Amino acid sequence: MLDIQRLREFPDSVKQGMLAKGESDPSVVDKAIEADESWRHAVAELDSKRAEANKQAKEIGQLMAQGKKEEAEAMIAKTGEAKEALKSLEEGISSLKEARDNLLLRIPNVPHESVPVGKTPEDNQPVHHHGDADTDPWRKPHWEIVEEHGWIDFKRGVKVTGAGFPFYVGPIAKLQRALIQYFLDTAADAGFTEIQPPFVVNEDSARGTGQIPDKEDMMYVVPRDEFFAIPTAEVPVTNFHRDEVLSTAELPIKYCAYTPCWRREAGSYGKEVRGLNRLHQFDKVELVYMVKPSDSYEALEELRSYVESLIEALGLSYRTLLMCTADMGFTQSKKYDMEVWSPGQQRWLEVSSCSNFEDFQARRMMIRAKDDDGSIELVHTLNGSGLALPRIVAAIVEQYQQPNGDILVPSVLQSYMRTDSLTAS
RNA sequence: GGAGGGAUGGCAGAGUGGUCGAAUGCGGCGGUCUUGAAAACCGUUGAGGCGCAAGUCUCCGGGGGUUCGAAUCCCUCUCCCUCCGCCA
Repeated sequence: MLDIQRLREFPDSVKQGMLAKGESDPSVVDKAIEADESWRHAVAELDSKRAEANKQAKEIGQLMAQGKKEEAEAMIAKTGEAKEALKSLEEGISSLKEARDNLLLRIPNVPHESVPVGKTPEDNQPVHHHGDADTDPWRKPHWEIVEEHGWIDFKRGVKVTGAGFPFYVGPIAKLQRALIQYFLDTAADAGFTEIQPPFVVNEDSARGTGQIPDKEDMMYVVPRDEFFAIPTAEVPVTNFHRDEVLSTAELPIKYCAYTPCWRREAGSYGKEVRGLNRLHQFDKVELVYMVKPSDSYEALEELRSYVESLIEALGLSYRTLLMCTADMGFTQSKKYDMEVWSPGQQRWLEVSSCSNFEDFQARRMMIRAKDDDGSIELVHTLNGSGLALPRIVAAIVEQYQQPNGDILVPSVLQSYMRTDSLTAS
């Protein structure tokens, strides 16, 4: 959610940002400004009416205290119509405010000036490359390898739960556990505080990070208890500080959290969802920052290079893209995607997405920080995956496969795995 | 799951219909004293909305109601505590 003040002062830049993001109708900005205008007028009117009523009530109280009962009764008799007026004003105001906020919620975050303006994924800017995107014809897609070995059981997953809920068996189960531990250990060394959040959240939290009202179809729901299965650790971890005033001195706050993630992914099909490409349940270590507004772009670069170092340590070929305006989400002001190379599929797979939200999330969640001088301002929030497991597993299986069918274990994982290769037994 | 008791400012804790945005203590900040510190003393100290400002409105767990007037009365929800039951 953007600051209404910003809309009032710089409506054109907000509209430009919307157009750049590919929104077709920037008139919502004018509508929001108008709605705000009428809300403020109504509030002013209500406030002065209330001031009057408060004054009368006070006078009545004084008369009663002085024992001037008849005078008080006379005043009370006159309060009737003022009361009616207040009631209708109040009703009007809550619907005006709701209208304003609904409009405001439809306005996306404005892209940062450093974000390339674009219309398609081709306009995303590659900013970093590491390793080869090779084309060796003998390399198989990961799903062939893991099914041959019985390391991932997609069929039984379908039987027990449904498509997109595979079983990981033996070496791959172990590999995933090793990755989680490696990611958490590395994050701890880099100064992140580890958090184990709840895996289901209530409605307020889902609203806080913006999953509802817009994207509720992405989440699995526990109907009886009105919980939502988290689609990412971002939801519980960012909501950790919802409605809080932090101290500026404790910023930056850096959290890492491992959680499973559940996504309904309605409408996905074909090669997009083959193997580990897109699952309904997957594991991820998420990184969340809360920083001073002045530091957020520096923090984004730090987050980006941290995630890059993770992928590099795994010895995987990958690239980093600076996402163009059209390929950014609703809430982001700047975003980098990291994509690993899948030699078996001859395509790039997104494994991390590092974003700065500026104060867009913080405003909706009311996460603020108080400075030594007593001033309070919204924090800036950022997050990034560090990393999402399935596609990393896919890339390891494909990039580390040997002509004889063995999969070598990346050196940083060997101590966790207690082996240097996954072999067909 | 059953019975009872609670929820007030950073914390503790008063307040059962009017002058209460709220006593008091602790903590925080500023000052006096001191070579410095502690102690003592004095002052100050919640958040948010609207407004150029003066000012004004809202907030005592959330929502709704009664009343001219609600922290205070009523309804409801949530959470916490105590006892019983169940339980990895």
